[in-house]
Amino acid sequence: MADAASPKTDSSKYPMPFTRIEVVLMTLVDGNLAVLLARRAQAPYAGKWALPGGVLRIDLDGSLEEAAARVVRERLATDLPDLKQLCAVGGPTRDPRAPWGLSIVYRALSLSGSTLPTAGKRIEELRWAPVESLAKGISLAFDHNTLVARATDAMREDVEEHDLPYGLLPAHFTLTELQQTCEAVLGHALDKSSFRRRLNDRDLLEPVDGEKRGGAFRPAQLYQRRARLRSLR
Amino acid sequence: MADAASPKTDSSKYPMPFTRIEVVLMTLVDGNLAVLLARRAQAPYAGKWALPGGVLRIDLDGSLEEAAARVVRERLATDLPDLKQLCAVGGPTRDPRAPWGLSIVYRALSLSGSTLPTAGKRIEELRWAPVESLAKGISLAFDHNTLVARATDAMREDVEEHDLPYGLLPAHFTLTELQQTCEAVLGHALDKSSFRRRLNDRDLLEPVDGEKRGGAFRPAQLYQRRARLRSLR
DNA sequence: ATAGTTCGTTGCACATAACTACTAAGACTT
DNA sequence: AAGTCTTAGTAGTTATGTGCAACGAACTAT
Repeated sequence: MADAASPKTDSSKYPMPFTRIEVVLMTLVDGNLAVLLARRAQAPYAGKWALPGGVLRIDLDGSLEEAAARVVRERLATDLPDLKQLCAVGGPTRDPRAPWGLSIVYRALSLSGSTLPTAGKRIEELRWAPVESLAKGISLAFDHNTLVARATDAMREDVEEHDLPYGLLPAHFTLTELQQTCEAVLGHALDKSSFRRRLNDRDLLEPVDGEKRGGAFRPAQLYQRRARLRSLR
Repeated sequence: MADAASPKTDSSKYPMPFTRIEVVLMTLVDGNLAVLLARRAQAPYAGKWALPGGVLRIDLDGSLEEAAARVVRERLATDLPDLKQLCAVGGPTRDPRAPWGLSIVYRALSLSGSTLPTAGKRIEELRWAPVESLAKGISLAFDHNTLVARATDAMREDVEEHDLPYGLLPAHFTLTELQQTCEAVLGHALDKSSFRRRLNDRDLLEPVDGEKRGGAFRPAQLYQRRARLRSLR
């Protein structure tokens, strides 16, 4: 801090940016990482696909996380865990509706194979788009292609660092399901024994005792994430 | 996106947050990672130490990065490279001067052992504080203790991922200097041969040919960072 | 029973890292 | 000029982690 010249008029002295929340909601569709897109009804970029988002409401939101949760709820009529802040972007040409646009971007995860979220208020049409199709080809409104790319990268880095995408899975899952999910996120295959060894060594999971599951053939042990001890801070 | 109900009055329809930039400027002081603090002259938190920062000026700043660069320039009378966005934090109780405060936090690096930056406009007093002393003990204004902790963590993660803190070093440096810098950031010793092998394997550096340097005893080869090929995106 | 499929584990070759020890090069002392 | 002090830089050895392949276990279907 350190600005102190002006008494208490600071908040009204300067015009403030038009501040929004954007959400990169990811899931797996047929084993491919996909993001949720919403079709824009109005200008700018009318008719184009874009990330769902909404204006920051300082009268409603107690924090940025709450704002993101509210946007998801209003737009998609769902509650989603695993919200994670990705980045903030801003500039004078970001949004034609205002002289200076600022967006705080969040990433969220949705259970793989879940149905399309209900279109909430002010949503025209929703659609899952594989991130691959966005990387090369389909162009989104604003800089949303870049944001999706950043979200995808962040997601992969997380998985590589054993910050597993539990949000894509039900609370209880088999190791094979977990592995397939990670493979889908990363975009390449993983070795079974190495994968399991890593999980074991790091105590990331704990078995859900007694329970098993299997449509056919040998049933698999179910696991759940172990409460991660981030310990001190 | 997807809000479209209102024509073009969006930017004036909702009150916007009081948006600031905060800077966690880090350097090494006597081999310890330290952050720059500025003493607050006015309320809130008058007399307390806090991170330097400033209001986002939508009339001056072409982007958040530019805003951070401007804040550093104005407050500290220096230009600094290696600006990196850390996170955004916001909420109604963040800043008593406004109903809702939003801060975009940047991390910057300053050459180790450099003198205290000149106090720029509206700065009372500056001081380097070892991050260790902040982790347990000294309490800063706002949530700045948390921000420093996050910056420190991010810094350590970067170094572990071989994203080396070049900003703390001059353009040309010896491998020993680099290693000592990394050790100071991480807070523990590193093995010399492993460290060098890693650097070599990853082609992170290139020797500055001919040049060497040494106050006494055997001179060491100087190196500089090799332009990192982030290639496609 | 037997075949078929998935689960889960083990053994081993290989790569990568940490740890120890060594040689090399210059400065200073005598 | 020789010795030694200190730091630079390199091996070589041991531990650890990963990738690959194979195997027995568990269950279904026929």
